[in-house]
Amino acid sequence: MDKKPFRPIFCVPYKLMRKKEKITIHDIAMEIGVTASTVSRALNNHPRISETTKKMVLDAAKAINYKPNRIAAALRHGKSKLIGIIVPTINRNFFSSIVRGIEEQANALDYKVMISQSYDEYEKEVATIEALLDARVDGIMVSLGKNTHSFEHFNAVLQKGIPLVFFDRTTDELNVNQVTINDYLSAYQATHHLLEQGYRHIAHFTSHMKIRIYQERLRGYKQALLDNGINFDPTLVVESNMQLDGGQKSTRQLLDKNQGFDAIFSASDYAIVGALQELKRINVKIPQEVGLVGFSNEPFTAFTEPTLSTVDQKAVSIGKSAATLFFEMINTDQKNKPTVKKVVDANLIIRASSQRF
Amino acid sequence: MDKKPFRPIFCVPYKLMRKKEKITIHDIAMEIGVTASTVSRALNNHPRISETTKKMVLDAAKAINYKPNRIAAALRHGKSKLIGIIVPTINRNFFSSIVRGIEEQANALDYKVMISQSYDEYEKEVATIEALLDARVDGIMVSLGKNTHSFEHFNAVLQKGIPLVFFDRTTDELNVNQVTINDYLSAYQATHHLLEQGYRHIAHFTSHMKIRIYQERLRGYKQALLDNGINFDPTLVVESNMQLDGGQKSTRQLLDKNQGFDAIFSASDYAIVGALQELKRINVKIPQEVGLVGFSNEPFTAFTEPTLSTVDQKAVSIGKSAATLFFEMINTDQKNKPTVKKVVDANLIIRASSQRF
DNA sequence: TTAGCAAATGCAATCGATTGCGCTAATATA
DNA sequence: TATATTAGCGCAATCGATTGCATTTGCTAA
Repeated sequence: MDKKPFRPIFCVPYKLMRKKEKITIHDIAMEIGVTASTVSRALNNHPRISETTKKMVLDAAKAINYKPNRIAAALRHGKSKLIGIIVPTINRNFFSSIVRGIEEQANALDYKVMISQSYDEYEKEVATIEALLDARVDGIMVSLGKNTHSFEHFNAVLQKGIPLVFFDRTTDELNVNQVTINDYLSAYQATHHLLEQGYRHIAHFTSHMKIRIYQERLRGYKQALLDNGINFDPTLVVESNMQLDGGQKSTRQLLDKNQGFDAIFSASDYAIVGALQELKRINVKIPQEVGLVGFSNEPFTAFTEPTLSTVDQKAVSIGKSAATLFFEMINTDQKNKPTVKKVVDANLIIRASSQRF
Repeated sequence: MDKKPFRPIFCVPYKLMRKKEKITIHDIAMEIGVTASTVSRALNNHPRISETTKKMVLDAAKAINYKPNRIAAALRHGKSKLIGIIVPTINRNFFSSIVRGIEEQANALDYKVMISQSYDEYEKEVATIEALLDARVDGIMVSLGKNTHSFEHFNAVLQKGIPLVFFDRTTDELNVNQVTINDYLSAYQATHHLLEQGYRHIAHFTSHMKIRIYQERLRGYKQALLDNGINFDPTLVVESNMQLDGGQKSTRQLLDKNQGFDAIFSASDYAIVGALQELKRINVKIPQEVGLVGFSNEPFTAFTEPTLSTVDQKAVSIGKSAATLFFEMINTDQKNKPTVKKVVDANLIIRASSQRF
């Protein structure tokens, strides 16, 4: 018969005894001869546990490589320490930078982040809200999709008392805490800049008027015209999907209608690139004949020929503000609190596409 | 004394009795007069529960708006139904498309996805792995960061038997299932294309040789030269960070060294844009004097002047393949299974920057 | 010496879902 | 008719951490 391997009788270090089963507070408890309650309290730095015991627990925990099971904790006190983020698409410098800002704050507070994309589809947004609720997130941060014109799906969130924060793409139809940039001011400055450069017939590319940012950008554009004694011409405002092809279409539309225009201020960088392409195609000189300003400071705006003026939205700031606001909600009773609307200032970045002088 | 509020004795519909506390299987059980066990089994379609009961349970669940608590379930069977994804940065069309591919498959199987960015920082990657383990994800999918030259942090994952899949940016130092594109072939085709267009002194922009994709792209480039009777010239290979500035620097480097070159095949779109800018700055004609081909088909490559040839990596395919591979691992015993390495073919997209004829 | 008190820890229930085992009643087989 | 079998469901333990309340121990004050 096989000889059994030598097995010492005396106490074997715990670490060596176990194979690789999961290690719980009970193991720590057994190790140092207390109960799981004490271990739990020690790990949570409960005042009624002696310093001696705490040290023993901490040492033992480290020794046997204990990792808390946050699922068990989540079940117990009903908090998952997860927060859900919904953005139209993460494939945008602006949004991914916001997410980064949020992530950093969240991780510092021991929260994990679940990122979801709505792809600007209403149905996907609804489904995602449901999925996040399903995953029992402790709170949700959203930038609305372009096609979201109904907001009932947020009622479930509100009713459950789950903290909800909107950032950038928000709505006034819902009374929700939010962080946005000063779209009005940025648009005003962009338009004002074009006027300063001597452009007089400035077109504006915009999107769905249901979305606050587009309303605001239009408002800033109009006000800048007004303040400079220029008549607002509604035929110079073109609505599109704000993608590359949308910008191309809008430009052709302006050209076809023989609308005299010498500049375009677009509420999106993608659309302004579309405009740039169309105009170059027919040999319009940028910025001599037509000036262009976009919005978002997407990286590619520095790659085009000529480089594009745009508005930098300070995404990381927005992310941080939104996260700060969010964690205030998490940590304090939200009843009877007024809705908070933070506004972050943006930066106009002047590049070649709008500089005649 | 206060009069107690009127409380009817007769049966009140459950829905109206409760306020808004959480609804559990016990509530369903009480509603239809069975135990929680039965409800649980009914909901999970257990064969030993009669169809009648199942229907009653399902109806009651719907009626009182029951939502399963996946945290409790997770605790019970030790599976969180969460999968972690780590990418260098989500702010890239390629990666966000991959993520989309993964997400779609995951959601279909009732898994949630946690996306994290390593920002190409080794420390952040290590921390993220730990965070995901901490969150008790059921599996992890990773595209390695550029600065990751040590892989011990994956051992914890492997040892716990948690499914791990690498995609795109992988390594051979670890025996892990992976999905990549055919970098070798793509590079070969790109170089071959440049040769066909009559370019003879083709430079190559690359990055850390520790990363498999860069090795492979270099290999493809070399082989194409060889097969066409061109001598490989190591001084034409420049290593950089593969960002815009890296591409600029590499280009200046080639120019300064007075290296005669008439084309560049870059392993990154960002770097090729940098090259484009530098060359245009000194009035080099593209593609007449120098031909350019990038890699990744980032959207902006279609926006530049001239538009850039590049390699489309079919990100969604990669995402889907990776997810498929991953869920095979989740669902089957991985012991004694050989390592799987899937390779997806890519597409060379020929645009203006490399077309002389 | 003893009630009184505080500090330190243990006991046991709890969070919600799952599941092995056991029980009952009905149907089948001998 | 008596025993097997099976369908259908309940009981109670379990996952790991937390926490209100009870208990123990040591010490102080009366």
